[in-house]
Amino acid sequence: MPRPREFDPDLALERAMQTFWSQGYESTSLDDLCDAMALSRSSLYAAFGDKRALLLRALTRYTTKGTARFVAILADRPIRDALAMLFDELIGQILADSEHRGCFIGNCTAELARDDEAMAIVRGAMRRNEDHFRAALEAAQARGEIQPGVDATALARFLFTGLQGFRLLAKADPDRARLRDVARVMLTCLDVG
Amino acid sequence: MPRPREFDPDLALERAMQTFWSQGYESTSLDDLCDAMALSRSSLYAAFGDKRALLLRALTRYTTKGTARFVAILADRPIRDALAMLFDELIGQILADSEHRGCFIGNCTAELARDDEAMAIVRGAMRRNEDHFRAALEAAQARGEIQPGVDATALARFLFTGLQGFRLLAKADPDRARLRDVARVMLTCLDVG
DNA sequence: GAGATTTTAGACTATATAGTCCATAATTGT
DNA sequence: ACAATTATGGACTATATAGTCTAAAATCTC
Repeated sequence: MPRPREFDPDLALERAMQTFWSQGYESTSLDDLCDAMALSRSSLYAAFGDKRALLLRALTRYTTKGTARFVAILADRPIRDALAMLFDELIGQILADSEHRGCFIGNCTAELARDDEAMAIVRGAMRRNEDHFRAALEAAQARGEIQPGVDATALARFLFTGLQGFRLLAKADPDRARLRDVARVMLTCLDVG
Repeated sequence: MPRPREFDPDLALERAMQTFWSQGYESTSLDDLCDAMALSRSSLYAAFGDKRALLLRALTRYTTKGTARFVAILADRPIRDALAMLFDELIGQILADSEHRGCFIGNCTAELARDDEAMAIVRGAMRRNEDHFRAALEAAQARGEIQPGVDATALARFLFTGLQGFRLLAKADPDRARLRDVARVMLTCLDVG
């Protein structure tokens, strides 16, 4: 019956996300979005609502994919290897990103703290990631990789917080030596009884 | 000879800083600034240049005052007491701030990463603060509060990074229990040989 | 008190921006 | 093939915004 869509909504959303991630919310105009998504205004509004709705969907997409990558790295690996891998991968991405985009979640937190819906998505993602850390730490504890007395919840909160700080600092000053120092110290924190 | 200024430039700058801190750069209009600073456009432009120049001065002001507070807390105190005090003060401020403004430096990093001048100010502040941490850690090491083998530079980088993560997370989710967990684990990291 | 000089108030301009709308194109079912 | 239906292009609108400019106000020196 209807005329079919000429574009792939998922690809368009991915491109919108990349644009918001690079430029921030306020600094991204609808023209920027139409260009990046290769869409006319009509198609954009019909498919995604307005600019803010598009941002919320982009943010959700980012958190979903980020958490999935998180889970993949943490699974089936000694916790120290997993964390080392996480930091190595991150450092690689950070140094390769000439745009210094940082973490989209962190960027949204800084820019959109007064947007309750956006922050609800951010908080949800943070809590999920923290939970994955906690689960991984508890599993490691059960395997004897971490001392039994350690408070896995507190350690998970600490690790996730450190990770976000890591990405924020890297955005301002992507210096390999500094990043490696921070990653190294964070890893040693697993040894704290 | 001239007609004297009717306003206090320092107070006006402070108010501009508070406004940028609350709302971010792009979301702050010149009308917002004129209102907050109780200044007409002419006076604002004559005294501070344009909006961006005003932001750079506000950012400089924030970093200067922040670093001074930092130094005051770190001076003449056992390092563990100093860090505990730092976190306690921060948690108090965070929980009292209904606007969730977070750290202005972090906000600027997230929103203005593509502004080289702004980032130069941010990087300078970060490095200075990191240096103060390092100096305090080395002094503590000399006093025997920290084991001699510890790499003070790496630990300082880690602490400052953690602190920024702390403030970013708190902005998104100012939960007392989480903040206390993170602070506690960070403090125990001083014990890592 | 008059002239010189700077500040101030606020009107004004040019532009950018989010969002709307309508005419046309493309497709499917009958 | 034609009607029905949805997608698309892009013009259009209303508004907000950064920055400029002019005239009046306030002060100091002489």
